[in-house]
Amino acid sequence: MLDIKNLRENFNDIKKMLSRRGYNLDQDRFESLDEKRKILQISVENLQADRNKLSSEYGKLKSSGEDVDELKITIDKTNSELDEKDNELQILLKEIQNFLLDIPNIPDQSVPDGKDENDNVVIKKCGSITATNTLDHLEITKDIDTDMAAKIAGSRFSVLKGELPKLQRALISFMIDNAVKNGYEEYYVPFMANTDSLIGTGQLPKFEDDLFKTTENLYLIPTAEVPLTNIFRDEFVSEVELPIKVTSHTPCFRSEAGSYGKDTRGLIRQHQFEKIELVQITNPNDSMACLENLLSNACEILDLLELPYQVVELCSGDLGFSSTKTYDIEVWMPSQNKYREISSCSNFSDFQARRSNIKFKNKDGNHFVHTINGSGLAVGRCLIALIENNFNGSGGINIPKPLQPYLDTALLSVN
RNA sequence: GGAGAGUUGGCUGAGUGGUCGAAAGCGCCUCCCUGCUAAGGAGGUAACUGGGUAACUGGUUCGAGGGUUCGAAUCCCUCACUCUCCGCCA
Repeated sequence: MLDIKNLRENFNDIKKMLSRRGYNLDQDRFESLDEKRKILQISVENLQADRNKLSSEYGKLKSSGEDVDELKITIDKTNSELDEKDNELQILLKEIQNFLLDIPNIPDQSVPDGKDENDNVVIKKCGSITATNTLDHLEITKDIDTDMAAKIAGSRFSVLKGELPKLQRALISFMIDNAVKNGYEEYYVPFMANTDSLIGTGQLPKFEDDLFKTTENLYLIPTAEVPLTNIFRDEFVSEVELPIKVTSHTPCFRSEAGSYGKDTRGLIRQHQFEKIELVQITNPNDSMACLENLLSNACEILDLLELPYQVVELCSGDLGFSSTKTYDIEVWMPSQNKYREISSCSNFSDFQARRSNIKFKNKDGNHFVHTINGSGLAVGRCLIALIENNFNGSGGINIPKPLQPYLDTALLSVN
């Protein structure tokens, strides 16, 4: 959510910056809403002040035994006028709130101009593509069983069998251990979240269709970003402790409502997948440096696993709703002969902090923190990348050195 | 699932119809004293928000939402959450 004061004062600048990401900020609507608000609010608050004064007068008269009938008539008149105006104001405020909740974050100045993913900029390529294999993960191993999953739950799920559940656990432990080594505190968190939490991180109200909702009015989390960030909702954090770094491994649940027919084969796009999330709560002064730090923490995993990848900076038109700057990390998928997203690292500036009310105090006053997060990494996609890049051509997956202690082997057999 | 107790500022905690945005303590900030340290003294310190160039000044908020009342932290109703006991359970 943007700062309404900032919006009043710098409307044209903000409108221009938002147009970079293809968002049209409706000036007439905002100005007419805000103008009406100002007039109504002044009259409501004046009436409230009147009522407060009259009521205390009433109390004094009453306690000294004087006649209050005449005053009562004035009070009743004031109150009924107040009721009417206040109702109007509440409706108007709700409209303004909805208007604000709908506005995406402002792209950082450093973000390159562009319309869609074709204008994203590759800023780094790491590792060398050595795989000669062109089989995809379902062809390499029958241990990823989508038929079995379909019987249990339907499409876009999978069952892992054989050595693969263990390989997945190894990846999870490896990633968490690495995050902890880099100063992140590990949390185990709820896999469901309430409405306030999801508004806080920006999934609601706009993207409800992407979420699974339970009958208890809870949502399955689409990412651990939601619980991890909401740990701090409505809290003052201590300035000296910034940046606060937290991590968690969770399953993630996404309805994938908008992607029918897309990536239907294999593990790429599932309703449920495992992910390690990295979150930093930072001082606004150094949030960009923290983003670089978090990005390097995520890249380190792929470096250690010796998987080839590239880092892409998203252009203004491809930025997510809440983000001011985003790097995607894309890992090489031999079967698709291209790089596929395995992590998205974003600086949300004060956008989420404002929605979730996360602040710190210092002698200049109270300030919203900046929030940064990214996957470190998406485990399912990492599993595929490992299988496809490290397939030895005859039922074996070569296990990179740092992962070997978790599996007690350098070569994992698959069926 | 049943019974009871609770939810107040950054934190602990008092407050049962107007003088309460709220005692006290802790924390924090400024200053003083002590040559350092420890301790002590004085003052300040809730959040959000409107109007105003400003000085300043108004409003809202005591878990959430309704209600009673001229007036609600305080009384009533509904809901959420926390704690205790019972039941059930991995």
